[in-house]
Amino acid sequence: MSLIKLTLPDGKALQVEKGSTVLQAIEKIGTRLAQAALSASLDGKLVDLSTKLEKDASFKVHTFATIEGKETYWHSTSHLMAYAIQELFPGVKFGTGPAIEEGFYYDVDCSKSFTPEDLIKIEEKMKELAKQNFPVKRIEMRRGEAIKFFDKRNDHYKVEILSELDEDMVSLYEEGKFIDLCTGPHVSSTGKIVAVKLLNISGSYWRGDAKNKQLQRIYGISFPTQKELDEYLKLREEREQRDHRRIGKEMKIFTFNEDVGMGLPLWLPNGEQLFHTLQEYMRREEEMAGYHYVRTPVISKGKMYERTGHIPYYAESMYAPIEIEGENYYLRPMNCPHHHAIFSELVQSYKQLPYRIAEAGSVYRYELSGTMNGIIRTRGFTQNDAHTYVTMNQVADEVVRVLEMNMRIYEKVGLKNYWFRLSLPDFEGHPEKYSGNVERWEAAANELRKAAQRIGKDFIETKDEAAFYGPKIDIQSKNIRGKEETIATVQLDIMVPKRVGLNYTDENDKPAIPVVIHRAILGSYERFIAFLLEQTMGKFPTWLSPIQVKVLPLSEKFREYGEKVWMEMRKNGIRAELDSTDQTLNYRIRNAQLEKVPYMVIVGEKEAEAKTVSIRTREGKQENGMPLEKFISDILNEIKNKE
RNA sequence: GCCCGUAUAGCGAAAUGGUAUCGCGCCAGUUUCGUAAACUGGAGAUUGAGGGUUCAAUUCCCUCUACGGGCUCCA
Repeated sequence: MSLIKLTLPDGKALQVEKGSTVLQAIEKIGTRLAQAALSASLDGKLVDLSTKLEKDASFKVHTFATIEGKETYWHSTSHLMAYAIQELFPGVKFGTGPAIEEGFYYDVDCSKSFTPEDLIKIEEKMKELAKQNFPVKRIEMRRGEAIKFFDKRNDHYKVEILSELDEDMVSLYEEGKFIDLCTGPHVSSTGKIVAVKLLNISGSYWRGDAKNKQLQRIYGISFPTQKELDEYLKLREEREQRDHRRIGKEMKIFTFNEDVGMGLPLWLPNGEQLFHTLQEYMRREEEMAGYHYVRTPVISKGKMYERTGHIPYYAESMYAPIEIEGENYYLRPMNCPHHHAIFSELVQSYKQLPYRIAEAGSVYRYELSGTMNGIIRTRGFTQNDAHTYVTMNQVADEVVRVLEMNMRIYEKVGLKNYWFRLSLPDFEGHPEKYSGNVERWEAAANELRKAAQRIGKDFIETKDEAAFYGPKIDIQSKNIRGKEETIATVQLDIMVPKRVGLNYTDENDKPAIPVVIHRAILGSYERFIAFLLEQTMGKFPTWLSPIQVKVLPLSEKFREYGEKVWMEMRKNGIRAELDSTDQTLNYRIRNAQLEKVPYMVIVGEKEAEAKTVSIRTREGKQENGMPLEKFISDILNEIKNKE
């Protein structure tokens, strides 16, 4: 067994056996330091003992490159940044400054608005302070003392945090002339922080509440070496390449126009082709699963939304009503009430349940201007919507069917990065957001949990994310900047059916109220296409590609044969285009490649004579001299099977 | 909605208190090509909209609109 020598923040050396457990390490460190859950250094590399404490996993030495070290390192960097800001802008007050998934931020209350130039100044100051290599010291004191301490400094944000804590003892961290309230842990000295980049400034409300003062949030990231920082910045740039707005523009999928208005996308021919193909595909899948497609208007009377209970919750985010003949009409923000009306018209008996109504329904929501994001968040969009009317006993089965459909369809279209989230209410924190009684909500949540467990895929549970009328299972993903977004949702509605008077006759000849499952496999077509663009870089499977084949005659001489090949494919329903422009073959291949066309068909002398085609795929594979009929039947097969 | 920032030809960028440069694309001519950019020439801009300061504004200031990064929100 080899021994590892660690240097603790207080300067003492510690020797542990490689592979020894955390408990053994703690014994050596001593309780006082163990409580502090400190990081240590090994040959100058950062080692974090803290996150291993809880799990009692095998004690392993890891550098910052492993996940365990990051949080501490970034958190310490945020302290260093606060120190630099304090030096440059005396009198500033600090909110909170945690490590986040990528980097850190600190919320700062400062009368001056920070500019990008200020960030550079702060960065420089940070480097200077890091070089001075101040030890980072932990100070423990009674909560009352700490309140007095921060009160004297007019640090009212810290006082506010402290006065809400339950603990008797609290800890402060000191480095140079900077002291902050913090549970730690931290790196042992400021010199550990080497490469820092402050990324951006934004506003953020104190304690995340729009009623409170808005502070300035500065985001940044740091690494133990410049090389790692450079690599990270490069990665960020690469991610920008995947931005759906960028790909959507390059591939001519959608655009926005100032005169049309914010959040109202215009679908270009390629985009409409994609949209339409997806919609047709979904309709086929849903009809196979027993859904009935309907068509309903995008506008209806305000009365409808009063009855459903949406008005008190969402009036502000609905487009203002249009008054006609003394009646207020709203652009619809959702399709549910229309579908409920159809249910009432068609369903009387429990024997008809589950009854499934589907529609590619256009809805309009007056979302806050600052929340718009390409086609991920728009004001007008088309939901891949359906409502299933079931008895409480049928809920779990039906939800399982829906989730299975989700997974199958995502597989087909090539969407891979997603996970399930069971979204529950928070009756303690925000009871006003949810209607109905707790027991009923719990019963509903149990049904959803049962269904999610039956699927066998991991899911997480989150409080305070439910709809006002019931719990739901959301399908979550991340956009290119790492921000979590909801792709799709399966919602259990335990309130509205009763409110709007939905009923059927049960097996005992008694009136009964159905439960409604609101589900949208693709969520909205707009958002879904955005995620597809980001996750596939626009390289859609052939059946989805707006242009499936580009025919490229080698030169003018073979144009005629090229046209024949092209027409033959169009006749067979293949979305083929002919590019016989006066350009070199290389040039036209490059163009087709940039357009992400799955197949290029090259025809020259050999092909024209033998009635064959030469194929180049998007991935660069070549196959020469394939009979035209074979290529057509192969591609049709591929499209049919959606491989 | 709030905080910060951005807006120059179809697209991506450059420059300047004295009306704008480059690349791609577009058009014309030459070239007729075997798997990711042939060559030459040309046209194209009331510098997002409105107002103000100034002899003079694309540049400085204000308002609006749209876009970007966050916060809040997301039925």
